[in-house]
Amino acid sequence: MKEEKRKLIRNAAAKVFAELGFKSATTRHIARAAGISPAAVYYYFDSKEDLLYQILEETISTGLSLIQEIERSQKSLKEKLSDILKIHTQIAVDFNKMKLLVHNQDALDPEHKEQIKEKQRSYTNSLIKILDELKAEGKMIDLDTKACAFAFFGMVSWAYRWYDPKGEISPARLSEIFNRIFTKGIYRD
Amino acid sequence: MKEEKRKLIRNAAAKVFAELGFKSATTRHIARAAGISPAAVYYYFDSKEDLLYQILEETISTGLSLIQEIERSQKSLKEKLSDILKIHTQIAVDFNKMKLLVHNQDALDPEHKEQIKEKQRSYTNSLIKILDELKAEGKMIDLDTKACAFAFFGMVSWAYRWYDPKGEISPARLSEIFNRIFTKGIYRD
Amino acid sequence: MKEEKRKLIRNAAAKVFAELGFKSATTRHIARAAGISPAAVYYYFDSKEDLLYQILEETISTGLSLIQEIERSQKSLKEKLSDILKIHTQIAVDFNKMKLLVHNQDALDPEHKEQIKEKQRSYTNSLIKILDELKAEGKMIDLDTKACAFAFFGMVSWAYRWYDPKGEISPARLSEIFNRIFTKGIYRD
Amino acid sequence: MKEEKRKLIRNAAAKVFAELGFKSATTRHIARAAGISPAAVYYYFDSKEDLLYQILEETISTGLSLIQEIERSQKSLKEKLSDILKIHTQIAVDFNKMKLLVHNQDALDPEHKEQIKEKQRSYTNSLIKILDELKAEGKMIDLDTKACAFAFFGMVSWAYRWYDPKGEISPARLSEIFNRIFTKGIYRD
DNA sequence: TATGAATGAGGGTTCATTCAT
DNA sequence: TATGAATGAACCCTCATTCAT
Repeated sequence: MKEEKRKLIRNAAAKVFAELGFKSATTRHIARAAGISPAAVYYYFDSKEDLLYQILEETISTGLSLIQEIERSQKSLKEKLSDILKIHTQIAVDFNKMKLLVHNQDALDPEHKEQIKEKQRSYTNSLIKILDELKAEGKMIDLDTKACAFAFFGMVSWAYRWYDPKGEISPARLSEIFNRIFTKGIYRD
Repeated sequence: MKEEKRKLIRNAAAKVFAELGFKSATTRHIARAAGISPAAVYYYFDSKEDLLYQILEETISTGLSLIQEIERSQKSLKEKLSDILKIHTQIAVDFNKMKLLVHNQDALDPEHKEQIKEKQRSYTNSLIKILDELKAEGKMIDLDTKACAFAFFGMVSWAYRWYDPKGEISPARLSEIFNRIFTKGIYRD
Repeated sequence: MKEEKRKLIRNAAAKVFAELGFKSATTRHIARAAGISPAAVYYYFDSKEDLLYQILEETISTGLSLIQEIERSQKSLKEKLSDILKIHTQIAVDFNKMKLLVHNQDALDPEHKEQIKEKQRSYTNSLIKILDELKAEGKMIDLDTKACAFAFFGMVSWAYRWYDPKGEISPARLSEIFNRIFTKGIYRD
Repeated sequence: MKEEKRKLIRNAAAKVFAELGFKSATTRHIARAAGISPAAVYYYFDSKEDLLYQILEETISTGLSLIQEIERSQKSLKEKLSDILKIHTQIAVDFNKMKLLVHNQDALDPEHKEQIKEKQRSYTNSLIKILDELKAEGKMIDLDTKACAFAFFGMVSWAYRWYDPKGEISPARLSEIFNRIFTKGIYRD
């Protein structure tokens, strides 16, 4: 009941925040998008910031779970890498959420910001760790693994600025392209 | 005289915008950073938006000139590509400007926004064109060139989010890493 | 049943009003103090103002009864005066109620306010009348009786601002002090 | 210039606060009373609370100076007492300020509140000290001096609730009455 | 008898912008 | 060339109150 309504409002707000930016999005915008009165927003959330935090928290936590599942799997390193690249591309193609995460993190309260950043660190570290292991096994050329990981994240995270999911390139194909460039770019041979 | 002062204010504003975001940066912030009164800003600029526009316009135009110079040169394709990758990394490492361009473009008036986007299109098209030619010459594997170009731009543009110029990786080395991953990633062989 | 619950809510509200002031005390505060939901308040009372009115009305009516009982008694003038002084001090030492009466009367609707004021006038007139009679009998020095009465009320009503019932001075002693100063202050001899 | 305007606003606000109470008085009320826009209030003061603080601070500081001047004088104890009683009555007859001090102190920020209270403590201690000395010299009957002092302050501070300066009793006469009751009430003989 | 859900009205405050000087 | 003074418009948020259940 209440949680459903909360979800509805979070989704409406996510759209509005993504479109207008956290600062420019007013509680009236959000309320209208959710089909409720501005005051009602405060029945479900403590503040505009709280709303943003919950959206971001949900996004990053969901992503993190997916990544950790891969980490825990029994697959080979190369397969794990491939899975991570695929999953991250899938996640990053949810443009609203991605834009929010990229553009509006600074609007959070310090503690909330730190919490989100901490989870993001876990997330990015997962890829770095895989690369470290690949390097240790001699399967990767000699490049800084952190830089490589972020090269990949940048490549993919940037998609919200130019990629049209309804255009010539299908999401699956996009994922393949990134995967290809990156793995060919760092694997030995 | 006046133009010098304008430049001073633009620089101060660029810093403030990058740090706080366009919306959250107040004219007071800008004025204090520039050592003048808020009212004085309006002697040199029409509005806060005008200030942002001029900063963005200058940034993108400078970058565009550099890229076009490379395009016009007599070097080989592979050399041109290498130059573009190098130049773009250099530009993207000016984090303030980069952050501005990435985060605050939406705050522009529609026409201004379109102007900036047009120049950005020219900018990105330069790389796409080079890739098209490389592909035509059979030097590049069969991937969508637009996607590849943006993969590179993303890789580099993302650096402002994680890279510390004073850390272990020197800017030159960073440029090399990106260059390496990307070219190894797309070149045939 | 209903009247008991009403009383419970009135008491809870009286505490909250006294502590926070009528305007700053929210229906949430009151509801929490009474252990019910804010909406339930409206089952028992018409409005927040109605609640305040009923509290004030009860307080002043109770006080008035006590005073009128003294007036109707067969005691001597001096004894009546002494009784009134004692009773009023006793009443005024209920700080919550006193604070409410002093600070929040202006929050009442005009008619309610007038009703309360009318009863307060009756209350204060009781003392003035006694003083008039004492003066007529030549037992009091020549001072305006209204001013004297209010001098006494002020003396006592002010106690909520400084007096600590758990401190060195017992309530009985406090009453004695006020009584002493006042009677010595106005009696002839 | 600016300080004059500030004073003008303080005075307007004092009236509004006294009439409506701090909480109910809106910045729009204050602005209208001062003949400026609501936003202009914030050009001269940090907040509504700041405005209240400055008013209260000015009031109490002025009063304190007057009292301390008396304390430092070379007059006899009885004369000093008489002067203090007179001065305090004069101050307390400025009803707006008095009402503010009595009703709205709790609206202050904790630190501001403490500052005001501290000055009030100094103020009231002046009278207590005089009474202590009178008692030591055997000129006063055996009553707690603190209680006596507050009896007097109450007597006088209460005037704003009933006294009409344009009525039958002149301010000078009122001062005399209070003085008479109190001194006759506590002096030996 | 009681409340969860909802809101209209308003309140304090901020800020880009203006303008007389 | 520069600014102190001023403001209209808007924003986030609160709260007494309502009403269906």
